[in-house]
Amino acid sequence: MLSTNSGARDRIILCVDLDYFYAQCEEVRHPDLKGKPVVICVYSGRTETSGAVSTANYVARRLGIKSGIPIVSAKKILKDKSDAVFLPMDREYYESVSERIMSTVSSYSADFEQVSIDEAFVDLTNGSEGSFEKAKILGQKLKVKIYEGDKLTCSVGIGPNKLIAKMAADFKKPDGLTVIQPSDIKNFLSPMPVRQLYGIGPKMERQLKGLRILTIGELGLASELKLTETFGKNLGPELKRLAQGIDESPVKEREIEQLSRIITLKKNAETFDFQTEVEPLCDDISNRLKERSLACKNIGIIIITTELRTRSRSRTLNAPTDESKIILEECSKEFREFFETEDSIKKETARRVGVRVSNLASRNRAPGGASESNYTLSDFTNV
DNA sequence: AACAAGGGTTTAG
DNA sequence: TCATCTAAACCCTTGTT
Repeated sequence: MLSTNSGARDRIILCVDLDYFYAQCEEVRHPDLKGKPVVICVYSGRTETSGAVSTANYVARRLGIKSGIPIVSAKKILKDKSDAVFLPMDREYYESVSERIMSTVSSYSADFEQVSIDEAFVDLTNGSEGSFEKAKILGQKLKVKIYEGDKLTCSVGIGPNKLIAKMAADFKKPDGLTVIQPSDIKNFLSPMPVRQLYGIGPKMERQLKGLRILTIGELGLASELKLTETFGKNLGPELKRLAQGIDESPVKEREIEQLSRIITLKKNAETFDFQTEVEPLCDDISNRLKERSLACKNIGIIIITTELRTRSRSRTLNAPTDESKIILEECSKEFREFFETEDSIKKETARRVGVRVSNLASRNRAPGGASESNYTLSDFTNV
């Protein structure tokens, strides 16, 4: 066998990542925001300023505003900046902007995968005739088109797979374009700290530090046995492959697998009014299911406790449903069971409560992943 | 041994 | 009171076939 990559041919993948997306959307519709620190907030409604920062523009980031920090902390950091602007997140608007841009991006290849509201992959293998030079020109054209259409800048990465394309896009931001060819992978990845590898967060970084693995290069050379012991039989070997720049995952639209809504309660509670708190969540989920012609077979609840621990309960139904009333009934039972006092056991108090549905099914498609039976019309009608 | 269901953790944006 | 919201992947345990 002379060929080393029998079957799998070399690919050219492009990743596009819209820069500081929510904040940039606001700059576009309110141009006088440009140059000022702009902070996009998710207000929880507990107090006037309670909540967290969703994202911030680069003016604010340079001053130390990071996503996830409390709004109060951001206000403190920016207290001397009289021009700082705090805006509530307007998801509907950002979604409408995203929709237009994503339709432009998807026109670059039939193989398109949107991974979030502001990020997508396209497979340019055919469109570029296998040439990274041509792929780069396509990337430049895409950036121009997005800017002309919506006045938004983005960062583009091009590489032989999704992992490298994504990390290339992250390499120069904002408004960047980075091309990493197969021969560049080792020099690109090796010196980076492990934390920079997509999929490694603070917890894994800490564990790797314990194994004396600090750089992606070191991770790529690490003992597979050790990695398996530490991270499990799937994740261990996968980490090593990713560190070597190996990623065969295809660019492919994926079916949605779960829907959820969660809210912060005005006050911590051991019990609360389902009608006022949970019904709107169920209605919303029901509407989203109906929009997509989906029904769920599993209904669950999510509780974030006062100590910020996550709890969940879920149950599988006999028949799928998309009805708000049934979702509400089911999760109300689960909430009651969860909060029932069992003498010796300390009751937990909730800070946030939510509803999640999964095991989604449509009349047309088989349920995602599972080799389960397809659902029939009667499953939907006689609920 | 293989698989489903339920619950927890980690990551990303 | 500092601590949002949505979605996916993986891990482990338990129970069934």
